[in-house]
Amino acid sequence: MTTGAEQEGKRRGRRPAGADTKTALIEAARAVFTEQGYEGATVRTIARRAGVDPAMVNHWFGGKEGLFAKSVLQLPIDPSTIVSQLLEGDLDTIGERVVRTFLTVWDSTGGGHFAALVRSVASHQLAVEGLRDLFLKQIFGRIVAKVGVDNGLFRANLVASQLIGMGMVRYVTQFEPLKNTDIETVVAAVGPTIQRYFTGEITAPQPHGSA
Amino acid sequence: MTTGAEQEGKRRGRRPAGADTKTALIEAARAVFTEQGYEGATVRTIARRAGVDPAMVNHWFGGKEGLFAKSVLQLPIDPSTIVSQLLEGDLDTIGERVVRTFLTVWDSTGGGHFAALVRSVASHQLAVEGLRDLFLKQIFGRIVAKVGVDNGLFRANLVASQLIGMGMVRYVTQFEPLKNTDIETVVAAVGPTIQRYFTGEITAPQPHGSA
DNA sequence: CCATTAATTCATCACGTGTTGAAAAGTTTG
DNA sequence: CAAACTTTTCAACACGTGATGAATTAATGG
Repeated sequence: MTTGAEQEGKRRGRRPAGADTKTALIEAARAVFTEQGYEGATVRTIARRAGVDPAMVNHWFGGKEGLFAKSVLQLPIDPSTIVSQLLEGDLDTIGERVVRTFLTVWDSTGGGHFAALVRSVASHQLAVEGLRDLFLKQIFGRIVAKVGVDNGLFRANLVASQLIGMGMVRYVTQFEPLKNTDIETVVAAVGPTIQRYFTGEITAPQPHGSA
Repeated sequence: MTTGAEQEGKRRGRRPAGADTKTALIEAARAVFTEQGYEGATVRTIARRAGVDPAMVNHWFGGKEGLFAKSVLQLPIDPSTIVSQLLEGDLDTIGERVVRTFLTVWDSTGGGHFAALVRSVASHQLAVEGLRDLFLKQIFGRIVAKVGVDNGLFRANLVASQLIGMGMVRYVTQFEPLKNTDIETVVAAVGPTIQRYFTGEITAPQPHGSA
């Protein structure tokens, strides 16, 4: 007890049992990447948080990059499922449903996944394309196509802007009171916006400099 | 071409004339911070881009942090002026005016300032607070206070969410077609959203878990 | 119960970082 | 023109990074 060298947690070799190092590393990585971004997060910090040796990152994931891919870029949703669920209900209430689903999905992990994704956009071009692909092509692009209105891509852009902004404010910058506002309250406030972007009157986009 | 040692651009001592090193560094810094984020950007990269020696960063700005403050955190706007201008017109069209002003201000630097701010949010807690202070307290908070509606802070949050999201999509992830859409077209599409957040009916926020 | 395999730790490597101090060369001042 | 000052380059430092390989210990299988 005097020097602490007798603590058994530091002995060498294989650990007694179970002790799922892989999972512990993924969870610690998600937390640290979320707080620090890709460059700011260090392998040593992640390993310390997970209570294991930094070398385990290489052993299990082949390096920092691999751990990043298996933690942050692993989304908590299946886009196809989400889209077909959203398209089942009435078209007049799709705005509300989209907002409710968006918040439910990202709230389920405490916003960590969303924040991590946005934070990694900073230093990783890979993440930018991931975000674009996820929101535009796989989700809102598909919905707009099914709904069958004009200016589909422009509408998808508008929807993405409001929802990404909502995620920024709720999960990343964490403004009060939106950070802790009940989902249904937000649905009532933002739902009509999304509804209008989907089915309301939207004039066609003009390229720059034709005002 | 063999050794390249004869190029005169590498001579020591004070440069011939003018050669505004400070400005060159600030501009290079803004570009590199925008592309790489705070941690990802290195002093050496910035200096090379500006065509000067890395040591100049310390000489003129006292270090990387100082250069960051003088480039990225130096906003292209004066909040007070903006706010009083926005409050001059009719209250029924404040939504349009806010969107138009937002886009005009950030477009003026090609979106670089906004992207840099968001990118630095990733690794810099300082930038998070800067963003929160700028949008909530200094701009939308003041407007909401002057307008004098209920749930002021909640409304300010909603406005911020839509505009920050617009900036994300237009300047950071650069989705098409929003990236290149004419300002007035965007005003027509998003103006009503902001108008409703300011003066429409918005139910009061409920804390989590009371659905 | 011994040999093999898997999991973990440790010491260390090569490298890139931000920063520093001294030397060199131009500019300004008397 | 010479002294003082300012601007710039260069070499180097101390440090932290991600990664590697050998040593060590537990689990496993015949």
